[in-house]
Parts: sequence; C-alpha cells; structure tokens
Amino acid sequence: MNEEPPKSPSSGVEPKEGDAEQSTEKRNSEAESTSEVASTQEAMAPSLEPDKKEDAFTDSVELASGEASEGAKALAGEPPMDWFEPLEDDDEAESWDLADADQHFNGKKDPEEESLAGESEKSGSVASGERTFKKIYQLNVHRRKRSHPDEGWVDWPALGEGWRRKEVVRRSGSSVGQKDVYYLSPQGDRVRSRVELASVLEGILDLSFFEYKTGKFYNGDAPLPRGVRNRGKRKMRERSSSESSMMERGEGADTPDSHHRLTPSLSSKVSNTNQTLIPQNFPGTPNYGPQDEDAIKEDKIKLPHIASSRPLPSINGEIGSEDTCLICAKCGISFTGTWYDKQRKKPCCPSCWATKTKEHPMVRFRKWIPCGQCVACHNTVNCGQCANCKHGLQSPESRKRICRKRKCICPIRKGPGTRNFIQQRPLNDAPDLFEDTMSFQNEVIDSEAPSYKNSDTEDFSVNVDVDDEDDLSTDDDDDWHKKRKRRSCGKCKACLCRKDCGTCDFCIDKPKFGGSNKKRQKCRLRQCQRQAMRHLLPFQLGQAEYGTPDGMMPVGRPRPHYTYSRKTFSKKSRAPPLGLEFSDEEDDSSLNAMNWTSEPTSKLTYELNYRHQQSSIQMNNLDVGLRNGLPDRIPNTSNHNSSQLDQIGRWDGEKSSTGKDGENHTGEEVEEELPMITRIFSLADNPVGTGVDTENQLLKLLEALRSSALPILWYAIVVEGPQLQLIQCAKQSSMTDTMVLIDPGFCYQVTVQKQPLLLTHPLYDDHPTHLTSVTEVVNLLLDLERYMVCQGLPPQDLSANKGPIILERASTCDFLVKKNVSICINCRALCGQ
DNA sequence: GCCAACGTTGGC
DNA sequence: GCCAACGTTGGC
Repeated sequence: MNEEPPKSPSSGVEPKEGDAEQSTEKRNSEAESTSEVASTQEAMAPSLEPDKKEDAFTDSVELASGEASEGAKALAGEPPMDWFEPLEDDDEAESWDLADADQHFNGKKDPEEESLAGESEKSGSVASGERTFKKIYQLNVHRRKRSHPDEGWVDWPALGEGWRRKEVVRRSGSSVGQKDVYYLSPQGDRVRSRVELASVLEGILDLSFFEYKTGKFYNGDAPLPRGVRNRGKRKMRERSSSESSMMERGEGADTPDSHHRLTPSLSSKVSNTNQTLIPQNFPGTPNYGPQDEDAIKEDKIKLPHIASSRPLPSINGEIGSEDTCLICAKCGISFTGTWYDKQRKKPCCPSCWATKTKEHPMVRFRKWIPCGQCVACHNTVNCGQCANCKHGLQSPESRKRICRKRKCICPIRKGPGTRNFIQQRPLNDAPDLFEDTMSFQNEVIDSEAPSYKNSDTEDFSVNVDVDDEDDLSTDDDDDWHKKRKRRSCGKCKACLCRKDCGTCDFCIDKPKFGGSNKKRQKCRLRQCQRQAMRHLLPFQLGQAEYGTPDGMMPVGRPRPHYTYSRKTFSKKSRAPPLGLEFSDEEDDSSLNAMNWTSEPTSKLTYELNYRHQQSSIQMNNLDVGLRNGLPDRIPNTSNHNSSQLDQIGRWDGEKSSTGKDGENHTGEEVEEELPMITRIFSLADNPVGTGVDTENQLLKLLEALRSSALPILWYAIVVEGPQLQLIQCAKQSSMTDTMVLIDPGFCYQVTVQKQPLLLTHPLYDDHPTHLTSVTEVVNLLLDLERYMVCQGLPPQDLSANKGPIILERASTCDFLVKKNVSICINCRALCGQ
C-alpha cells in the first residue's frame, strides 16, 4: 500500500479511449448515485475516499477482483474486468489495490451495478459499505471463496429468452487470467463449452455464427483472424476493455490488464525508450488501434526500475533482448526483456515473476543454478531410472527434465527477483520453485512410489522435517504439476486404464454417459489403487473407511480435513500446528505402505494381484495378434467393460492352461486397455479338488472378490450353505433387490426380491454357467447394472386402495428388464399394453 | 477450445 | 463428519 491511492475518478486511467462515452455515462450514474440513499453513498465511498478505505481494499482486493464486478460490468454492457486476475497472496494486494481503485474509477459505483455485483460470482459486492467491507475482509481470510451457483449470471437474450451467461476469470494456475464463459439455459442446463451449447440448442438455434466467448453472433461474417479486428468490432472491444479477451487471443503483450494496474498518481510518462510494443498513436488519430489503449495507459505508467539490466532469460531459456519493451501483465510496469508467464501469453516482469514464484506454483522461476562442481553436475549420463528420466521416456514431447542423478545437489541460489544473495543449497534442499505445501505433500506421496525410492538419489530428502519449508521438494521445477497428480500413481492398473466402466455413479454422472456432470469424478474403477481418495474408490476398496469385516487395511487416502477457516496461516500450513490439518497426507505414507507392501491378511490376493499385475503389463505390451492366440474361456460380451474383463479372463485362462469351459470361447478381439481388477481369483489358479477344497475355493473367491474392485457398492458375503452372496448395497441402485448366489460348485443363481430369476432370462445367455473367477463375477455384476427391476403394474383401482400400492406382475414377469424398458413384455401383456 | 477430473467447500 | 456440488485447472 505504498502506492498513493487514486484521488479521483478522473485522475485514474480515465483517458482510456473509446471508453470516454462510457466513462461519461458512468460518471453520470455515479453522480446520480451520490444523490441516492446514504448506504449507496457509503458504498461509493471507497472510490471517492480511497484513503479511508485503503485497508479494506487491500483486504478485499481478492474478492473485489472477482467475477462480482465482472458480472456487474457485463450486465452493464461493459466488458469483463480483466484486471480481476487471481490474487492468492497478500503480496499482490498492492497491485490489486490499484486494480480495485481503477475498478472504482471506471464508474462501478452505479448502485444498480453494485447491487448486481453483489449477486455475482464472488459475492464480492462492495455495495453495502463498511458492513460489506467487513464481510469481504472476513471472506478474504479464506483462500478461496465458494461462489454461489446463482451468482454472476446475467441475462443473455442473444440465445433466447431465459438464457443467462456468466464469465469466470481463473484466479490461479498456469492459465491465470483466462476467462471461462458459462451459459445457463432456461431449463437450468449449465453449459461450459460451445459443444455443450450446440447440444442444448440443437434444432433451436444455429450457432454457426455464434462466438461462444463473447456470446454474440457475428452476422455471418467469417470470424476475423486473431489480432485482426474490424473497426466495428474493435469498437465493441474497446468499450469492453476486456483484457482477458485479449489474453485469450494471445495478445497479452499489450493486455489492458496493465492499464488497470497503473498507479494514478504516478503519471510520469513511460520512457520514450519503449519500443515495439508500446504504441505511440492516440485516440482520434487515424491509426488509432488496439494499441492505443496502451498508449493512453502508458501515459500514466511510471517507468519502473528495471529489475535487471542483464539480458533476461525467457522461460524458454532464450536471452531476452534489451530493446524489447513489454508491459507486465501483472503490475503494469514496462520492462525490457522477453519474460512471459508460463502460458507465454502475458508479459511478466522479472519482479512479478519472482514474486509469483513464491506465491504461485504455476509460475516458475529458477532461483537455483547448478554449482557446476558437485558430483551430480559432473555426471553426464542419465540414469534412465529416475522419475525424471522416465518422464522423458513417457512424454518425450514434454519439456526435458534433468535426470535426478544429474541434478545439482548443492545449487547456488541466485537469480533476478530472488533474495539478493547467493547461498549454498543444503544437500537435501531443492529448488524452491514450488514452495507451496502441496509440493511437500506431493513429495511425500511420490516418495511412496517404489520407483522413486529406488531410483532417486536425492531421496534422502523424503524424510526431511516437515517444517523445513525450503527443503521439502526434491523434484525440479516441474513439480507443481504434481499437485493435480496426487491422486494418481500412474502405475497401477487403475491409473493405466483409460476406459470408463460406464456404470459406476461417477461414470453415470459424466455427460458422455448422459449424466449431469455434477460429480465430475473419475470412474471409480479407474481411481488409483494407491493414492485415490478413499471415498472415491469402489466400495470394496474403500470400505475400510467404514470398517473392513476381514480386517484388511484400508485402501486409498482418507478424506482431507479442510480447515482453512480455522487456520492462522495464510496458506496451507507447512507444519500443521495441531497435527490435524493435512495429517491425512502423513497418514497416507504409512497407509499406503501398509496397504501395498504388507497386507498380512491378504497375502494370497496380494500375490495374485502382483502376479497378475506383472502379467498384465507384459500382456499389455504384447501385440494384439499374439494375444489373439490365447485361449479364451470367457463368454460373449457386448461392452467395453466386459471386454476389459474378458482380457483378464483370457489371462486367467492362459495361466491355467486348463482351458476349462471351452464353451465360453468367443474369439472376441481382445482390447488393449487393461482392466482394473486389482486381484484375481480363478479356479485356474486353484484347481478344484475335494468338497472341502471346493469350499475353500469358494472362500478364496470371496477373498478375491473382497479385495477386487467390484462394481460400485456390490459386496460379497458368505451365507449359510455355504453360499457366496453378492448384494448391491446401494439403496438407490436398480439392483438393490438383486442378489447373486454362488454355490460351492460355482453355479450361480440371480434372485430379484428373493425370487429366482428364471434361467430363461437373457441375462444368463451372456455368462457362463459357473462363476469361477473374479472376472466372471464382475462381468455379471456389470451386466446386471444395466438392468432394473420390472416396475410391474399398479392396481387397476387406485382410488379404492388407500394402503400401500402393491404393484402387480405377470406370473411370467422377467423381473429384470433393461433400464430403458422399465416394464417387461409379460407385464405389459398383462394389462393389454 | 474442450474436457476430464482434482480440490475445495457449503450444506446437511 | 460426510458428501454433493462445482469452481478450477492441466492436458490434449
């Protein structure tokens, strides 16, 4: 807050071209608003008396910068407020303060606008004066404010009556500043992309000339190429002054964002040394173009101190040219060099870059340089085994990562924007390019991966003190990627599987399966077996959260305990003060270790699993033609899931070499995708012998089923008989009344509401007569999930029956019908339908 | 640009 | 404490 607050609306960045008219309007409305009620005046106070509101602004900058104002602007016909860039840390408060001030200077005090802003995304309304500021302050304590789903929407008649639109600016991450546009149909369909929009409006509205981002039709004219706009359109743009729209077009170099970062009081003109990207034309001149805004803005830009006079490296490692002058999209200062943000869209001055390096993991900035003297630096051979080497092998197109065995173990801390000293990095230190706690969390998890432990020469850092904030990461500056990789080890079958089961609740939720996209979670059967959140795993794997009957250790990570609101730390604690926050991460370490290295109670299954896993990997590498030669013993299937399972079955069959049940041979082409069955039981591995053995085999099948990723909420128990009983535990499932009973001979029977499913039911046609392996069981369960219980028929005279309605069924009711049928043909016939 | 899905949080 | 919901973001 060293910057002098804006003095008046007119002293800000008013000169913005094209906005003159708008500004006038704004001022008018502002003037009108001043005659409004006191509360409104108070609401306007921030802009009029910035000094008094300075602190509040600082604290509220994040919220005030949210979509709230954006929504208000949009509603007011103004373009999005692109200076609403993500603000995650206090260090940015200053610039945000400026942005905020600018925001107010731009006439956002219209009461109507403000009231609307109050409805917008971030609830960052400044419409209620001090109370609002207090609220904002309180809200700002949180790292992220959850927006109300109904906020920020503006009517969008262009798509028809009832349509609404919302713009959301990304506040963090590598795509920070990017703007996402959402539409809401009159029916409540939330549209997130053009594709979805086209889907919703199919047959209703032709979107051929519709520009999704702007939400406008362009009258049949071909969209102009990037960066080229006709005057008319540009006029609109100018009015909008949307920097994000420019950023989206890769025009960040002259993003208006910088304009909004100006310090009004600092009116010293930008250096005349500005070159290519600093336009010299002004409004009113014939050549007045997009850069005009920059020119105007530059008039207000204080020429900053260039952080470094040395050639500045770009993120590409290229040497920046001194004669390239850019405007930092973050703070608005001009600078020389070729520094851009990670997305290479927006210029970013060295100072901001360095700051963001500390503040945000998505912006990378090298602070550590190799010492050039240590053993690692002298090593010229990649180990080929470490995570970085493997990354290179797996993703050769991605940026090269230094082999861990070649990465300097004692780099020197140095670089523009960093602390002005050189220090020797501790042996177990690492480039603190990702100082977020996440980094440590990732490391902890990653360290659990055997490959890491076995290959990373720097793994001694794995056990470093959690409190040591700079010494947590052993990875290079790509590690921030891992934040979103925490749930995936990338090695287990579930991670390797690419196909959704299509039947679990998460799959059903997916738009591609006709879902509403509310859960937005990965298929349960594809949840990582090591690192997935426990509650996301298939019930069998995650059941330990509720207590495993067989005492097996729980699988998966427990739910995190988000307690930001109670924390005094501005960011996620590096050292959980009470050992509560994020303790799950630590728990995970031991948890995973227990789950995947010991499992004393399931040694058999573990071994089976391990063996199968190895085999599967080998198999996955086989040519399909080779696999086609493998014996089959799995029945015909008609879906991906079955096919995937089929693959397991084939493998089981191959291992067994018994070729049992040749009746199941299908010759169906094996899919390349790996199934995600974690543990395999098959009679092939355990040949049936005596009756006692058979019973044991049934128990082993039970054990294998319990340790496998069964379809969601199917559970295996043993009942009197003994019989192995598979039940659907989900009350919401259409199979909640359905059971599969497997007798010691592995013959099975499906029952629906305790009534046996007739053997003539087509369900049986697709499955073997004996369920001898996990594969076959899962296959059947998956198939069952495609059915529902026949709804039967309501009684003829409902009025006379005041008791529970008892549905009637035909005596030949099929019980199970395809979900799109609901009533079987026999019941339909009963009522003459 | 689109989409999958991760991480977070408000509501219960 | 759980979980549905969804903002967000990395990958393609």
